[in-house]
Parts: sequence; structure tokens; C-alpha cells
Amino acid sequence: MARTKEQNERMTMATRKKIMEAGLVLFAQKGFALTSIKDIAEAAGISTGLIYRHFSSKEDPFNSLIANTIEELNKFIQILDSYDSPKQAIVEMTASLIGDIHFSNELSRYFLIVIRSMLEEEVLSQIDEFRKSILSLYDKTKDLIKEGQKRGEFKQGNPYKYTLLFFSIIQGMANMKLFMGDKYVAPELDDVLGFLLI
Amino acid sequence: MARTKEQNERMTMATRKKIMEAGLVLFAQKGFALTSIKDIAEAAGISTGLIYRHFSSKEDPFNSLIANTIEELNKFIQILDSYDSPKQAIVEMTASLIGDIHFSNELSRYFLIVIRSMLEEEVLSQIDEFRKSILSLYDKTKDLIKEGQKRGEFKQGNPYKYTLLFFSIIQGMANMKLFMGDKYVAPELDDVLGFLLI
Amino acid sequence: MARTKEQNERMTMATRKKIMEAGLVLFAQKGFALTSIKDIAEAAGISTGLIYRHFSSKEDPFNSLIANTIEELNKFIQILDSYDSPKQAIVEMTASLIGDIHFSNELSRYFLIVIRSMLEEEVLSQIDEFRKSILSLYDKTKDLIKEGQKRGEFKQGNPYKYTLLFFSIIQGMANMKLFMGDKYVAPELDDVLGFLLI
Amino acid sequence: MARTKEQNERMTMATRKKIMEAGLVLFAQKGFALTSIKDIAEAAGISTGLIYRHFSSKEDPFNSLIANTIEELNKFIQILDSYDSPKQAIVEMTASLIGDIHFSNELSRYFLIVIRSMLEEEVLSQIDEFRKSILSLYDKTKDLIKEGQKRGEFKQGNPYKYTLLFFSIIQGMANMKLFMGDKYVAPELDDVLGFLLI
DNA sequence: TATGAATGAGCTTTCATTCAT
DNA sequence: CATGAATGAAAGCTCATTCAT
Repeated sequence: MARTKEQNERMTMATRKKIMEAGLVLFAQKGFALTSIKDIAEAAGISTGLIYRHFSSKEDPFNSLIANTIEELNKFIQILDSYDSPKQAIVEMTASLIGDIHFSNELSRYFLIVIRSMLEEEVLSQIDEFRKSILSLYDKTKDLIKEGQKRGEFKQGNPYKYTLLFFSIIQGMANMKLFMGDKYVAPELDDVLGFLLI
Repeated sequence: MARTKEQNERMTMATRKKIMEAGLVLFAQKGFALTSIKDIAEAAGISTGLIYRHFSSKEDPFNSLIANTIEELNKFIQILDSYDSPKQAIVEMTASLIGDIHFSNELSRYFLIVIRSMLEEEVLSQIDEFRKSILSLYDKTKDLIKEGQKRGEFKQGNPYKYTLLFFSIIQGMANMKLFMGDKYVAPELDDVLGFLLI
Repeated sequence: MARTKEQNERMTMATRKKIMEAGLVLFAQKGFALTSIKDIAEAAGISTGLIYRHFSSKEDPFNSLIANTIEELNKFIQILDSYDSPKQAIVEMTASLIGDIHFSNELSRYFLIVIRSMLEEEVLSQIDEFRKSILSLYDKTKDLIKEGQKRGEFKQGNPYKYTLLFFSIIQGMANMKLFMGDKYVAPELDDVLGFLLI
Repeated sequence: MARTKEQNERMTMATRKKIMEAGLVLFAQKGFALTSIKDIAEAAGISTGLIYRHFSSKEDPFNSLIANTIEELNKFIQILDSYDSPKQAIVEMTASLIGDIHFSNELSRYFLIVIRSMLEEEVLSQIDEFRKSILSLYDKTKDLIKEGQKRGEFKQGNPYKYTLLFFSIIQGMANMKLFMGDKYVAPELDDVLGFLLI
């Protein structure tokens, strides 16, 4: 007798998940171009052909990962949107980022995938959307810093400059975490925000 | 008439240089995998075959770029080695890094190429040497911070943690510069070193 | 309760028939290579796996269709075998062919499948048998024409040449029917046999 | 020293020709889908990669062949266009077709390629243009037959029916030639046009 | 030294076939 | 008997590398 629909769905979801997990690690590690479908299949413990039953092309799981990253970013945008004070918002977001980077590699990998692909010219379709998403996060942060400066919560100075520095630090931390692995030591909140907080 | 040895050597060096310059831009822009030998040849204004008179494989010029980066790093190590005070050394190195990142893309490109390849495990032979070089720079910096803390020039706290944060920031800035291009605004020295200086 | 043997057999035959019918249409339409097992399964309203309960490979139903075509041809050979006069035999066979081509696409499809595969050298095992079958039909026709010429029913001339022309016309008509579809207009018996009949 | 431009051009043309010739034979023999690039490369005595230096895809040489076929057809259309009498035009075209089919396999192969692909649904881009070209030739022929009937040169009867029969015969002859090879015997002009001429 | 035509290994993708259910 | 998830060989295509000139 044939499998039940439920059985099939469960199998499908399990396989999809295996592919995505392998893709996350490999795309972060080697970048899109150097990661072959064979690599992913081997890491996921399945055959190459099976990937194409679940994704239509090599780009497809990659784009799904980008979409996930956008979702992750949106969580941070939400933190920024629902603040009591700018300082509190920034602090909360930063603490969350430090923690995420420290306790798992997932967010770092998302970040790395994005950085890797953002500079590659070949247009992987979703990248543009992602770029916009990033820039909107930058913009929101800049406004927040400006507001915090008005309220006297932050140091004076070009808020855009502070924004870029802030995300440089976060980005750099994510890279460092993946590079150092176990040997990574996370900075304190005050270390990271020293340049901004009074 | 045949060319003189000197003429030939000069031509050889000129061609090598053209290839390396094209490689630096392209590898930073598109990554190793997406940059083809044909791309490099076209950007350098020569034929594909000629590249193989000057380099033995596609990896070869890439590794040369890594070697250059190591040299660049060594300059910073020298700064650290010949200091009057740890604070002065760190300040000087940081100022130099900020400036280099701000005023040209060359250093940022070196950094980006390195970061990209550092996580790729197999592939590139020279990477291990580079990794060691980096770690030695980290080590030197850590010792310097420790020394500076003794002298009361730096905040107290795990010097290794500070080291990682420092290089996270530098790395992040280099990425940000390439990502933002003209729209990049460099941070001040005090912004970057705020977490460390008293 | 288990099904009876008869029920099972009837189901088996029904499924086989569905597959063959779908195969005839698809192989004639898209050719062997472009017709996928999935195409056939979908057209037959069954799963891909089930096809392999009834046929051992993709070639198998194709070969069955060739076998059917041989049977169809044999009907015509029988017409030739049981004639009163050569003229009557040829006329009857031609009328039958014109009619079959005109009123359904089945025979044309058989012909098309055959023509397509006849020139492919390796690939299909049954083709050789089919080739022989065709040549024997040609031979019978040639003898018949010779006999008819003796009796003064046909024009004089190389009977083999006439045979090839005759089957060229039939073959061409079948192609034309499939190519033109609704817009096809069948020729008259006299048009087709004008070159032969006195 | 590098090769001269002329040398390169000569090499390029020679290779292109080898590919087209191999393609003509193979596409006619096995159809588009069953002919692999490797097949063509082997038949042409070159490597697979080289084909892509001269053609952008597998479709590309195929489309070139179709374009050639269209050109061949246009020659026949020209015959029809520059006639003294319809009869003379049809006779001349037919004689030319019989001769071409008899003395080389080239035209037959062109015809066969087209027939094979015309019924395949997958749209090989040029096929539509070709279809139009064919139908325009049919149309011209039909008008010519009508005119000839007016002048009393042809038998009365639906001229469209005669047109289809005429091209059915030609098409069938081309098939037959390829099928029979050396054993093919060409019909006389009067055999082929018997249905039409008075 | 310099060129670019030619090679072939390796990639993404498809699909006939198998097999657990 | 029936399903469709899974496999893996083979296809089209790209590109690092070689080599005749």
C-alpha cells in the first residue's frame, strides 16, 4: 500500500530541513559559487537528485536562507519599533545580537552568507531585496540615534557615522565568531556600545 | 633584434603587476570562484594564455595576494613592535587602519579576500600560513593590551576579549567600506578605541 | 477480501491499455526521448511506479507499439495474400490506408513512431524485426505489381521503383495528416494510384 | 608568435563546418533530443567544449540547420515565382526535388530534421518560422495549381488536395531515400506528377 | 614572449528506475 | 496492486589549463 499523505509530508519536511541546514553551513563556509549541489547532498546525507525534488535550482535553497535572514533582521527592526527610549532599544538589540552570535553560529552564518553574496555581482535574485532590508535597518537605527541624541542618551556626533560603526562592529563580531570558533570570547554590552553611550 | 634581458624582465614585471591588480579588484568583487581567468585576462588587457607564463594556476595570483596581505599585516606588527607606549602603538595602528580603509579600497579588498577564503577549509594552500600570521598579530596585540593595562593606559578587562573586539571592528569596517562605497563615513579614532582607552 | 484472479487480470489489462494509449499519443507527438515516464503516467492517470509493474522499461511500451504496428502491417499483407487480382489487392489496400489515415490518427501515429525510430540505429531492440517486416511487405508488393503488370493491370516499369513510390506516398500522407491536423484533405484513390494504374 | 587573424578565421570556419555536417547527419538520424553534444563532438572529431566556442547551445547549430532548410525551400519558392507556365514551374521544381533527393542525402536530411521537430511540441525557437515558411510554399503551390487548371494544364480537382498530395509524396520520398540508402530507386517525373498532369 | 583555439574535468540539472510503505 | 520519495547515471554547459603557432 502507498504511504499516507501525512507520512509523505513528514518525509518531505524532514528532507527539506536537512537540505536547508546543510546549505546554511556550507554557503556560509564556502560561499554560493564554491558550494556544489553534491556538497550539500553529501552533508545532508541524501542524493543530489533529491534536492531537485524539494528545490527547483541551486539558488532556491540559497534564497530561502536569505529570506530567513531577512526575517531575523525584521525581528531586530521590531525591537527598534517598540521601544520606550532609544537607549533602551539600542541596548536591547545589541544585547540580543551579542547573545545570538555568542550562543549559536546560526545568526553569524546568516550574516556571513549575506556579506559574501552582497558583494558578488552576479545577481542572485533575492539579494536586492535583502540589500534594501539592510539599508532600511540602517536608516531606522540612524533615526533612533538621532532621537536618543536629542534626549541626551547618546553622545553627540554624526548619527549616520555611528550607525555604520555599530553595524560594522556587529558584522565583524559575527565573522570573528565563525573564524575563532570555540576560542571566541564575546565582548560586553558596554564594550560594544562604548562609542555611543554616555 | 632580440630584447635585452632587462627589457624582458621589465615587461615580465609589468605584466605580473597588471595581473595582480586585476586579480585584487576582481577577487574582492566577485570572490575566487566567480572570477574567471578570462575575466582577469580581459581586465589586465592580455590573453588568457599569458597568465600561465606568469602564474602556474588560478590559485597562484590569489595566493600572491594573500602573501601581500600578510606583508601588509606585518607592517602593523612592526608598528606594534617599535612602540614607545602600548597606547601610542595601538593608536597609531588604528589610525593607520582607519585611514587606509577610508582613503583607498586596497586594504579593504585584501581583508575581504582573506575573510572570504579563511573559512573555506580545503581549497587554498596558503591560507594556513595566513591564519597563523593573523593569530600572531592577535597575540601581539593581546600582549600589548596587557602591558598597557599594567601601565594604566587601558581599561581593565580580559585583554584577549579586547583584542578580538578590536579586530572585529577593523574587519567590520573594511566590509562596510566595500559595501557602502561612496556612502561610507569613517569613524573617529576615539569612536573605534572608546572601549579600550581610558 | 482479496480480489479474484479475474478481477486482477481485468485491472491489469485495463492499466496496460491506458499506458499504451497514452504512450501512442505521446510518443507520436513528442518522440521517444522527449516523452517522460512521468508524462505517460500522468496522461494515463496513474503513478510512475505502476508503469513498472506492467512494463519493464520505458522502451517496453514503445516496443509494444511497434509490435502493434507490425500487426497492423500484417493485416495489409493479408490483404495482399488473399487477392483475386493484383489490381484489386492494391486498390483495396490503398483505399484502406487512405481511409485509416483520414479517419483516425492512430495509424498515422504508428507510422510516425516507426519512421522516427527506424533511422535511429542503436537504441531500440525491436526495430530490426520491424525493418524486416517492412521489407517483406515491400517485397510482396513488388511481386504483386510484377504479376499485375503481366496481367496488363498496371503500367510497365521497374516494379521495385513503383513499390518504393507507393510506400513513399503512404508514408508522406501519414506525416501530412499529423502535421496538418484538421486542415488535412485526403486524396482520392485515383490520385494516389495514378502512377500505377492504367 | 601568435597565429595570424586569417589562420584563426580559417580554423574557426573549418571547425564550424565540421560541427554543422555532423549535426545534419545526427539530427536527421536520431532527432534533436536523442542527439547529444557528445555525439556531435565525436562525429566531428573534436571535444565537447569546442562546440560551445562556436555555438552558444545545443539548439544553436540545430537552428542553423533549420535556417539552411528554409533557404533551400526558398530556392523552390523562387522557381515557382519565375515561371512561364504553371506546368513548367511545377515540373521544374519536381525534377529538381527528385534529383536533389536522389543524388545526395542533404536535402532529405534537412526534410527529416524538420519533420521530426515539427511535431515535437517543445518549441525550438526557429520551428515556428519554419512552419510558416512551409505553409507559404504550400499556398504558392496551391495558387499555381489553380492557375494551371484554368489554363488546362492540370487535371481538375481541389487544388489544395493536390498540393498536400504533392508534398506528401516529396516528403515520403525523402524519408524513403534515407531509409533505403543505396537500395533506393528514384521515381520518374511522370510517376510523381501523374496525379496532376493531363 | 604572446595568442586564443582546443581539451576535458566537473558542475547543475533531468529523469528512468527502484523501493519502502 | 499502488504510490511517490529517493537514487544515480547521463545530459548540457563552463572554464582552468594546455599547446600549436
